[in-house]
Amino acid sequence: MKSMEKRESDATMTTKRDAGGPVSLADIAKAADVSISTVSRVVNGQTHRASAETAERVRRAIEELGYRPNQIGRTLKKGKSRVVAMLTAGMHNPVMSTIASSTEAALRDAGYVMFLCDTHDRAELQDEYLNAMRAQAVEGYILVTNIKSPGLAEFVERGEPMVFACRRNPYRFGPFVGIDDKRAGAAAADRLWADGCRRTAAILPTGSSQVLRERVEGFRARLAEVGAEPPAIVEAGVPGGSLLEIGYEAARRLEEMNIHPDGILCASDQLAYGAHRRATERGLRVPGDRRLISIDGSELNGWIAPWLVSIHVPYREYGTHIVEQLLSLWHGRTPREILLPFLRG
Amino acid sequence: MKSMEKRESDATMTTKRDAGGPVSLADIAKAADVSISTVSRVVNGQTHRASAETAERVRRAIEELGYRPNQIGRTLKKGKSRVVAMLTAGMHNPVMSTIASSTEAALRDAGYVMFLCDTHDRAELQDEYLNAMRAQAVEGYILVTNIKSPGLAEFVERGEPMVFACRRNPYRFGPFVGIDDKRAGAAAADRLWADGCRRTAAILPTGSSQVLRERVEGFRARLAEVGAEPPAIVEAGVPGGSLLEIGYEAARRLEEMNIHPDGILCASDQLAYGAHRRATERGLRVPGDRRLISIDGSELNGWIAPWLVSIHVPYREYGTHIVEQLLSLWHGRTPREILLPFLRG
DNA sequence: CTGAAAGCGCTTACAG
DNA sequence: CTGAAAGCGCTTACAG
Repeated sequence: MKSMEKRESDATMTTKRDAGGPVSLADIAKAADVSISTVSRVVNGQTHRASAETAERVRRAIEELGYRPNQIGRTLKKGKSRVVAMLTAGMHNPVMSTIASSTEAALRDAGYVMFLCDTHDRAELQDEYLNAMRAQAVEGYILVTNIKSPGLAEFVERGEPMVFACRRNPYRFGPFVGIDDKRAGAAAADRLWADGCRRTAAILPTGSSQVLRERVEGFRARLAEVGAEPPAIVEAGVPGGSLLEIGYEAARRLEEMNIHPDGILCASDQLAYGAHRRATERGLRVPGDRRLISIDGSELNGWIAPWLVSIHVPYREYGTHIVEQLLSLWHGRTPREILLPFLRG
Repeated sequence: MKSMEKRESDATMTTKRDAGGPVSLADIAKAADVSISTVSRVVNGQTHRASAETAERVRRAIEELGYRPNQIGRTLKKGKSRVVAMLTAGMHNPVMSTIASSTEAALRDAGYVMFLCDTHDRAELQDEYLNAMRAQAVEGYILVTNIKSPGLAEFVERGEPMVFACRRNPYRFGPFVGIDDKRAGAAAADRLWADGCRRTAAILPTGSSQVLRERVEGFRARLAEVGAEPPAIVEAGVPGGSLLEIGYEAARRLEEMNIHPDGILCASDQLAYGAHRRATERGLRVPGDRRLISIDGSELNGWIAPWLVSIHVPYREYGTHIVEQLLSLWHGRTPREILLPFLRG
């Protein structure tokens, strides 16, 4: 009887406290008249480590006070934060934002939350972020960027759990999610060849990542296999410019070189948009006079770029595989590459 | 002399320890042969609170051991995390990802890192994330979503620092960054009117947010002012469909209603892309037979949608203003709305 | 079944 | 100028 009264008066007290700041384990302990340890056990579902009556009392207090465990305290004690960092080369690129979006969803499903860091493809920013993320005690890193930098080298060296997407770890073999870019390039070659193109070209940005290079390389190699003329390969750069501008510029440069291809591989959709604008400005019909093919396969293409054939890369599915890789890493399994199938455009 | 030797031997020890796990304040203290308090002060730049010699010794140890302060410990102690949460209604939407991107950059400049949470416009997810973010002790919330939910109501009630972007706080007046959507709609009306359109329509998704509604309302109101026929206003929904599909569907529905406008306001660029496809499928020339105008002004338009007039919303600049608002909030200044200028298409 | 105590990494009065 | 100590919120042996 006594304990009963006690509980009631506690409940009254607690309701008053409702207005205050964040509620801690200690507040619940006091309200439920048990030790902090007991509350912690109940909170963590170790319900068999407490009597049914006690557990119930604790749960009621938690409910009434609106207690939510503070992750910071938990992280500090356990050394695990349930937080993952994603570093991306540039969120303005729709490919990157699609990957970020799908990764975020997959992480949430796995019970994690995600820091988003845009490195703008700059080494110092990449390092700054890597260090900042380490300071936040994140449990893993997802990199959609692979600039070489002292910080990245150090992280790789230390064996931090990292999964690379699109671009590979620049220092060593490791977890990776992407497609076989060379085969995608080859598929593009097949398609242009089948469509009757005999004077081809390929465009990509100056100093672009391995990804785009491999697409072009696969394209070139396949054309050689079928005995076609080698494609004109043009790299273009526009200081501070977007892929759109680079695509435009590359098409312009082709003209300058007096090359007039009937089929062009654009290493990404954005490049294709730029190249298309140049073509139409010059009065070329696409695909009548010139076929454009690219690799990415944005949803948008079907809607506003019907003139474009694009090999579809399943970026939307990267997230699931990235998170799977991360879980594998944590479980100590040996890292591997996951090459997803692409869809011929 | 003695202390000199001591330092040297310490340095040797520390180099060995280099291989170990994370380095803590205590490790540095031991290496530099000072107290933890002293190290902490040096780390935090309270350099006048230590002798030049001591400070130097500490700095050397920090350098050699590669010490980085653990934010988790700091956060737990100080109650400030230097972390902000962004909740977005859906990252697949380019508008949202542009805002996320610009916000991330502005936060970094201010010394903060950002959690990214995609609520998929679902109340339960929104609440789940709000609670998860609170548990992470984030210092503020940026919402590009405004679904009503118990959790959001509670956060507003508690006065958590929140800045809304695009969409307003659904419960009360508060910090907001956006444009004057009604005026943007009016500007669209002016433009179509000036271009000679006399049979207009406006399309938007069923159950869409206040943002798009206001654009259409501003459009309607302005047309009334200039004495034009009232526009046909069509709301369309496609279960699980994108804005692209909705735009297409809305255009189709107009035909069904036997309405054939010579000018359509599409409440967002994506809707316009969809509406355009339908128009071209029906053999209409855009803008010859039908003008399309929208509000967003994606960079892409100039490249692959030259047929579209779009009022430009400076999403790229939202980040700076959002972060400014957040800083204001923290400094206790009274919240206000920031309406950025848009550019007539 | 339950609680007291130590400790995760840090900051910050307080004392010397 | 410097250090010992308390404490942020939590978990987890350990003891009873």
